[in-house]
Amino acid sequence: MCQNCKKPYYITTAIAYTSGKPHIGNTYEIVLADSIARYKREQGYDVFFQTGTDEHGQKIELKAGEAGVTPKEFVDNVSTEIKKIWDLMNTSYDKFIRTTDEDHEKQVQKIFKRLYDQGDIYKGYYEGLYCTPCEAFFTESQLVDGKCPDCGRPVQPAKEEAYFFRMSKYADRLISHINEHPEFIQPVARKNEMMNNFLLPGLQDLCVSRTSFTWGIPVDFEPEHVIYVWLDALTNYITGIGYHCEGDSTEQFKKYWPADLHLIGKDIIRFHTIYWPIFLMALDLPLPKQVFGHPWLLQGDGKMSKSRGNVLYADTLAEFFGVDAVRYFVLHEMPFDNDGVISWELMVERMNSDLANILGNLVNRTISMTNKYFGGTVTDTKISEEVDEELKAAVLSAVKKADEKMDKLRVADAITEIFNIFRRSNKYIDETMPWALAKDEAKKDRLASVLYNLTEAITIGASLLHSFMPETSEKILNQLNTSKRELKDMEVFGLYPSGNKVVEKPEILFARMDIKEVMEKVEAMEKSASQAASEGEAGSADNAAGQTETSIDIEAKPEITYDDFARLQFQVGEVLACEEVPKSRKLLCSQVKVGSQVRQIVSGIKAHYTPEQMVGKKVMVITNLKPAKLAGLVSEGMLLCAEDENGDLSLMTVDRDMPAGAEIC
RNA sequence: CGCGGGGUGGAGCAGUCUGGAAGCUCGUCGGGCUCAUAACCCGAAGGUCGUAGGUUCAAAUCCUGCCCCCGCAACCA
Repeated sequence: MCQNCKKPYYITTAIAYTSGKPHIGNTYEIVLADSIARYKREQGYDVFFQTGTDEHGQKIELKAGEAGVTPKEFVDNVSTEIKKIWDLMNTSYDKFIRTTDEDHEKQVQKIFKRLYDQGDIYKGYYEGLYCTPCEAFFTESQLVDGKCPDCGRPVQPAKEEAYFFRMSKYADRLISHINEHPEFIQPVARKNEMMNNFLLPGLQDLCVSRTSFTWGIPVDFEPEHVIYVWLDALTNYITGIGYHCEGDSTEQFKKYWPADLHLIGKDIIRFHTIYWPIFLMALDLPLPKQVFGHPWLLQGDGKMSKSRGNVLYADTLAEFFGVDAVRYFVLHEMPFDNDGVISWELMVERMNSDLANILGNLVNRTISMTNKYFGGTVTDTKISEEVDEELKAAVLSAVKKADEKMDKLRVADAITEIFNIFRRSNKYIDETMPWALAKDEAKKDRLASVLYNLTEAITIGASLLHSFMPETSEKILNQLNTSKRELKDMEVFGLYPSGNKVVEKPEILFARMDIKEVMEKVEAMEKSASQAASEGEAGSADNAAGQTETSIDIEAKPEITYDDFARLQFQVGEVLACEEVPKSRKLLCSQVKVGSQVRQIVSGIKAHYTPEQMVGKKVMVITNLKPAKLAGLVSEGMLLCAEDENGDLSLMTVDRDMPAGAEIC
């Protein structure tokens, strides 16, 4: 098909926020998008696949400050790292946009100006109660006793200038669009959520500028204002392909907009199905055809979090299993609309049973037999039997089913269909028993046909696999000495060229792994990582020689002076009474004797201590902490605890008996 | 009554919108085979589909109450 008659297909991922290295969950999105993009190309679409990084905002400004670099230097680093991982994962994006790209920034400013000029954006005020020392606004309901919930000081009514987008103006149009296009929000369950929670109750105007930080795109006609996140981030989908706000957009834009698919995490569906369409309406542009909010990839043993140091990264996993195995895993383990789970154990299981046993071994045994019986030559002697038809039917129907699944974006199911080809092929080997045929010279032609059918089935399966596991697909096809079968040529069985020769020695595609060995390596790796992290810190590391005491490292805080320390007052407190705070999940309320007074202290330790266990304990209390209100109860101080990487707590108590009120210094 | 997700054989999940014989992968047990990466193929055991009611000829699926788990949020001082 000529390039110009191909139908365009524009797919995007969300742009990744450059506050840190992306974990395996972030990586899932780009791999998912990549497999869809690749499949659409197979189907003959002229695909444009865009991804990139979202690089503005206060959080980045702060992180850069902590790291002692400029925000730009910071995001340059992180963006490069993200791109490296996307490349490592062999993703075939056509454009990697950065919100710090000059042309993006320029267009965002123009868009802002235009929306302002046409009255969609107006200047208003953030109104609320302001706590000057905390530099923060609060609503009436957030206040504690009419005072600042953060510091307890009085607040004053105040307002701050900000620009707002008039969302309400377009709400009705959006509601009818969503109703008329049931496929717009995927999965459908999300549609009702958006309707009932946001659209139908009435849309709030959206604040689209900030003055509290500077790392962002300035409003060109009032540079103290920085354009706030969504107007900046979402517009990447149009600026990346050459949208020009005033006048002529590029040919590319005209060709690819509206996007066919925005692939995003389920957490940002709201922004993509409400604010983004409304921005587009205001710009008089057509809306994207579909927004798909994919589920999350969670880690098996609890939540993935950086502070716990148990985050899985794509590059680490790829080192262990290889890129394609990781791609297979994230794609296959994600059901359509439920969160998926990842763990080392599950990875190893999939690796062994699906990749090594079913696929790798099938290729291996087929090639081995071809060499053993026919010196590597595959010949279609067309001696067919009943079972052959079953194999062919299974293969051809899998092709069709996989295609149907892909149309519905059910990538995991499509992969399952492809693997059914390999499963069926293994079964076919048992049914035909080539080794038995080989013993009978008269059945040599039948044997040739059996191996031909296997080779053909694998060729089709491997070709289909290309969108999901590109390298593996190529490796298999190379070993079979053939090239990728086009999707349109998969309606018939038997196109593998008869007389072709496969490689002499099959290469192992996926080696089986031993879960114990893997876990040992993982532990060793984690240990060396934490050692590397603690290097440079004053070390009384191994005091008890040879003891493998487990230890954890936490992020170091800046050095303080003795005077800083001396401002804190710690005392021994005796818990006289303790009860659970009703309706709270985590809180216990203790009456603690400190010297001659009894203080009420509320602590988030319900999960770790029962009230009975608390009573009678002599604990370490910080006593000059400003009182605060928790769940409606005043807390006058804080009980100090040690916390491990699992979030388990242990109260600090005194080693020898000390009277309540004794100073800890 | 904060918001949301979930509870289906030992493990991980599909099926729930659009009621109609409880399915997949792994594991376990038994068998087969020997071309292959101790792999592959066949068979079996194992589930009152969280629980109590309701609607229906028929409920994992629709309705109601309750219990438990997990995110987020609040209250991790």
